[in-house]
Amino acid sequence: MPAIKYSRQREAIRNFLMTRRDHPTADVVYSSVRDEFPNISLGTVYRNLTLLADRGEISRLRLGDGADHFDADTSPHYHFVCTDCGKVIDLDLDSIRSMDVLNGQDVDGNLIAGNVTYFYGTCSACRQEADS
Amino acid sequence: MPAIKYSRQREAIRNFLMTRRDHPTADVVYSSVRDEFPNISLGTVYRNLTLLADRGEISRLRLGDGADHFDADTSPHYHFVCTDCGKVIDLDLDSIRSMDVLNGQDVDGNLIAGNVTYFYGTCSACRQEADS
DNA sequence: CTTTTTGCAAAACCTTTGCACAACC
DNA sequence: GGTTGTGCAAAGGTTTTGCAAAAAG
Repeated sequence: MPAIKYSRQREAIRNFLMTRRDHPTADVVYSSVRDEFPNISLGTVYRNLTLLADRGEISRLRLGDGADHFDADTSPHYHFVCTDCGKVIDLDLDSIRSMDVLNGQDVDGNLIAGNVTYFYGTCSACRQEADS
Repeated sequence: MPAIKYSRQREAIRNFLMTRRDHPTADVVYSSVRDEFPNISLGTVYRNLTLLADRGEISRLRLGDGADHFDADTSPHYHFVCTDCGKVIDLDLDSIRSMDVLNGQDVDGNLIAGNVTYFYGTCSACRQEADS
């Protein structure tokens, strides 16, 4: 694997992600980092997000809504996706990692390495809006 | 909602899916149904897959690998995705639906309707290949 | 000076859509 | 005959990539 050199753009992307808890898409990262680097290109944003995800510094969330989301919080936690507004919210369900008991197990000859789980439903904001 | 009229193309798509257990993508469905309907268009395949999924006759799997996969087996079961070859395999883990206990619950004001879970790892075929 | 990163633009993918015509009922 | 479905082609949205120039070490 190639060595990694510092880049101001990558640093800005990493820093921006750390300030956010709403799991932005590449496009949102691009728009925001452009305040500091008006000439940054979307390609650079994608390259760096992929690089950071490959190195485990951030995680890439594929929620099946078209665009990937990115999260600087790599600690184990679940995500909740609002089916009304699309918002992605962290869920603190630390006691429930029951799917993980299968990690490392052999099922029908298939070796389970891990799992992906997310929850969906209606977020609190959308529920309040529905009340009115 | 509009009424549904019969179409031979939709029937062929449904029938094809029922013969497969490997969760094909729209493109695979397209290629295969073209044996019977050489002029069928990819747009028609997508329209019908979406229609069938919306009606609950098939399920759409968003595994985050770029293309959606489709499954005529709508009974509750888990999926295993091979990180080597991309194959999608049914997992029979009938006793483990522990995530579902959260369905209907309120977490921080967010109403959980359901969840999506899949497992990943190395499938038996790829493991054997790695042995050689 | 060598290697990595960037910006730009083009391309690659997957999926959706507008429209006129065909099929269905 | 009125409505739904199809084929075609074009467009939409997200992500990747080739290349020459710039930055990093």
